Amino acid sequence: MNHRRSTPAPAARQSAGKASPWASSRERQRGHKLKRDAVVRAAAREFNRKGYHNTSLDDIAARLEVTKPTVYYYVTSKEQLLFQCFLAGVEQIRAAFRDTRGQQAPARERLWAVLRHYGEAMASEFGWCMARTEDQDLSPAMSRHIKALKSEIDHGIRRLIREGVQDGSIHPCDPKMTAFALAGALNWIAYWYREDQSLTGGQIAASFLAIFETGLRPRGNRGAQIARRAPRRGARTPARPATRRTAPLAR
Amino acid sequence: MNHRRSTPAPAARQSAGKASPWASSRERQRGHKLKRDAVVRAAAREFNRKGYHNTSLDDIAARLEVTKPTVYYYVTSKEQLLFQCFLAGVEQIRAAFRDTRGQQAPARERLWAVLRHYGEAMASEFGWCMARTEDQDLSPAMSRHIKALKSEIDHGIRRLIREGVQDGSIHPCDPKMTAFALAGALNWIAYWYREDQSLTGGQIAASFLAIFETGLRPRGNRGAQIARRAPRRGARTPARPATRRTAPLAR
DNA sequence: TAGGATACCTACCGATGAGTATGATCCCAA
DNA sequence: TTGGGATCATACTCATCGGTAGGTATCCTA
Repeated sequence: MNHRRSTPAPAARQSAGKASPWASSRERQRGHKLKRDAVVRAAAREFNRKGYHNTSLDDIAARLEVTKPTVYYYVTSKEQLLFQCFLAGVEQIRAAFRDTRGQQAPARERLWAVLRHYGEAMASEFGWCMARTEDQDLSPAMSRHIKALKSEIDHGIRRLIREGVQDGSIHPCDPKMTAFALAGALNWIAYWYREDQSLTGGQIAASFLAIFETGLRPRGNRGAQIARRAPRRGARTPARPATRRTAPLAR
Repeated sequence: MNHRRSTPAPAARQSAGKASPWASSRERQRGHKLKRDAVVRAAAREFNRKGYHNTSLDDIAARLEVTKPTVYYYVTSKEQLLFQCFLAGVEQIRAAFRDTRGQQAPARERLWAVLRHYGEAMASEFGWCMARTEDQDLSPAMSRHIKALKSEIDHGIRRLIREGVQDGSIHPCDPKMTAFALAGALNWIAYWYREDQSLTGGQIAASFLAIFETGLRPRGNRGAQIARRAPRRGARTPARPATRRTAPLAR
């Protein structure tokens, strides 16, 4: 049980050139934050694998080769750990929104850019925590906090949809229902995606968005539009389905 | 704590005319099944409200105004209770598949019919159990069983998509990814739908399917196609969004 | 080199909740 | 009326797990 010195000082001795006073203190802080992040990431991976309730803090600690009190040294509660995982994922999506702000492209393209990052976030190790966290597991205060963040993203999507309908880049539709459908499809990635998958989150998102863009009813006469289904960002068309046995309803 | 005789004999004395031998025995059986179903439904509702892990069997028992051993009299374990809820929901979807078998309509219409029932099932009290059950909560055997059922549904959807592409009623697409997108959007209903909602599950499903059918990229010249978004089965167009504050990421 | 902060451990507590042992009560059939 | 099955309650067991108490080793600063 003595893993004591197996992880002596993970990755801290790099900026050793600056020998100012408090340097070591700052380095210590850096090390602290690094370790804390490692705790959060380990938790996210365990939650992802086994679910929140089936993951004990002993599990997380074991994964890091430390003991439970060590985890508590970096985090105040299991709930807060879940919250941190949630935040880490949501931050990727919020960043995507910030990126598009100020762009001049049609709203549909801006929306697509956001949703591609959205899909990537869902396929990341934090996807589970974002999509599958039950707010019944959380204290009322934290539940409110998370709901607010979710609502912010939701309304960001709806706004882009409305703008798209106005600028003509999106077919007239109900923004709320459309946002639900888009987010639902993308959130579901967190249910079936695992890292050994052959497609990246971005590729999956691009594939989904192509479906949403074209629709399933056959388009008029020019069949060449099928080619449009290929994603933009250099991701090759995922026409070749992965071999893994997954079902939409399955994890 | 003594609710003993508050539910004396729920709903059994109906076929009292037939005084055959074993009649009371059969009636007893009927009563047993009725009570058992009531237990399953109560469990589904509690799981739906608070999640599987936050629902104790004492909660379910209290809801039925009985005690825990009574629940165990009708069910062998909590896991089995969850499984029964899952089955009840899935059965609705399988019935939808059976209904379409033998129909002559284009595959897209058959698919749409199935998915409308799918959406209804997701909005039902069993939606949570179908969509949100983590198979890590289940024993390996039961997990396999559930996965098989999910896979059956998944492949049914994929097959209809393939048929649609072949008969020309569906725009060429990757069946696997399309099935994921469709199922994801519909499964997500179980996350945000509550019974007090102004829309029925069928209406929501119809609204989603309209989006999937038309696509978000503007269609050619005739703008009248917007009217097509209205669902078929007498459900009025859900253009008026419900007032509830829900976010796609939120429950 | 003392003193304090940092980082981590061993060993525990307390609550929760799944599942059960045991027995009481009621109804039906012989 | 008597026995047996069906139904349900009281009162437990037992394992798990979140969280803590209290102590120890290490390193930095003064």
